[in-house]
Amino acid sequence: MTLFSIELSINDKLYQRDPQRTELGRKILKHSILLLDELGLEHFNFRKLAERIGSAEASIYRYFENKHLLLLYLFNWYWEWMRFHIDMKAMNIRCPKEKLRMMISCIVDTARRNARIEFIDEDVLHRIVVAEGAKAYHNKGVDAQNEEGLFHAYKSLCNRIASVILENNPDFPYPRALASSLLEMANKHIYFAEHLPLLTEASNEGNVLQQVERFLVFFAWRLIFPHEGILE
Amino acid sequence: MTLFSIELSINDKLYQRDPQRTELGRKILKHSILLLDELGLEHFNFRKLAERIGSAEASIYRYFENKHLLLLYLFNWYWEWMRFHIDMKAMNIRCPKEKLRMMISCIVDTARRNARIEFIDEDVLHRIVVAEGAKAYHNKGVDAQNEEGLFHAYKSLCNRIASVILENNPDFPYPRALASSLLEMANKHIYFAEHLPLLTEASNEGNVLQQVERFLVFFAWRLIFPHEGILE
DNA sequence: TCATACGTGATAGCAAAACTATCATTTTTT
DNA sequence: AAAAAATGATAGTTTTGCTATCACGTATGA
Repeated sequence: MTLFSIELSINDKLYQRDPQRTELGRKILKHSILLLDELGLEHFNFRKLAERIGSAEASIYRYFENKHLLLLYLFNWYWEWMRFHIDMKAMNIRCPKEKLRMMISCIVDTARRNARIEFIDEDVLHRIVVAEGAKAYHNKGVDAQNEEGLFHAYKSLCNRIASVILENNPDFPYPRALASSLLEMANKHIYFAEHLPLLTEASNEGNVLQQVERFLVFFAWRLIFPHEGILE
Repeated sequence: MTLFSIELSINDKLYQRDPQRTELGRKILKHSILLLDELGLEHFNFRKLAERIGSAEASIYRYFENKHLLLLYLFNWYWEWMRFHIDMKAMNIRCPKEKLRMMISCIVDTARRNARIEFIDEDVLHRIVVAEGAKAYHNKGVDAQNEEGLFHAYKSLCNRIASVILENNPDFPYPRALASSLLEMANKHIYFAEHLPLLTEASNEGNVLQQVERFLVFFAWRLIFPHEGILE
């Protein structure tokens, strides 16, 4: 078992000082994930984080302007990581249908199957994306942030998925909308299964991720291949 | 043109004092909607609201425990309003397919076609639901709030939609998941069209609502009637 | 009609959150 | 070894979220 480290390239407008390059920076990433998971975004703050890692509030502000940008940094990391993954796997797959199925599997849970990065706990990050993901862009600053390219990774991921949809059916009229919907629905239904189970058929008993994956494949297949039966 | 007033019944755990019953209460509802739309949830607070309506911060706390519960109150109002609507219209429709189409039209924009309530600006409320809707349940308090029935209106709306889906195709395996997805996607894509247009085909030029509606009908039809062509 | 309760507005205040500034010390770079 | 950069410690500011108190007016109902 070899540890290897990857440095994903993240838009440098997200941080003041690159957190991947220093000890303290990596500590901030690692423990912000754990603490966000524990407290939720609204109760999480830099004071508590500083205390947790035995540093000072001001030191954390030297890395991130505020907690929203830190959150956005983590999401960007997640999106880049998913894309990296999808691209890796796509290299060994020729069949477009199989490629699409693989992508859906990655969308539902990139974390599930993979290499560990020393300072990022992927499982926990996945929980945060599921729980708080929508807050990335639901605020008054979206347009300015989008302008600065802070959603580039997400859009580019979405685009990748859309192009595989078109590979499968060049006449499909809503490839980007379907791609973003798959990304969003995956998280919604994982969240619903746990907290508002009446809103989905994926049940909390049994393997939620597997059920959500099955359900997304069903959706995607019916939409993209309208004249075929569902093949499981 | 007659004004008429409707009092929707809202779960009484949402408020301390019923805002629909007093002058000040209705002012709070009216101006919280306007101010939320202006500032967004994170910059909105009771101090600013009190100032806006020429009242005192403490007076507003007598109606709502905090801004999150006020937001939930408004969402509940919206959900009840949409259901009221759907039920009204459904009475005159026998054909299940037509009923489904009507529902999608209501989902995309209940506000568009309707009666005005004196103290609720429905258009603006719709914008708030689109922009902040996901925050209703994305927080650490969901489970407790759900326990208290604060999402009953949403679940019940979802259920109504699911039952019409089943009327159209009794074998459809994911009626509730599709229903919640339609509700969520409607808002997502309206929001995307305005702020992150690469994530959807609905374009900001032209009538966004109409495009989103078309797109949801396309989705729903392909999923529910897999062996038919799309009839527009 | 008088007493009482109630809703409101005004003011005050507190604890926490969201930053910013300063400076001495340590670490890294050259 | 000197210069530059990063950290930790402390302190301070403004805003938010929320509670307490009190005086005033109005509706209630005995």
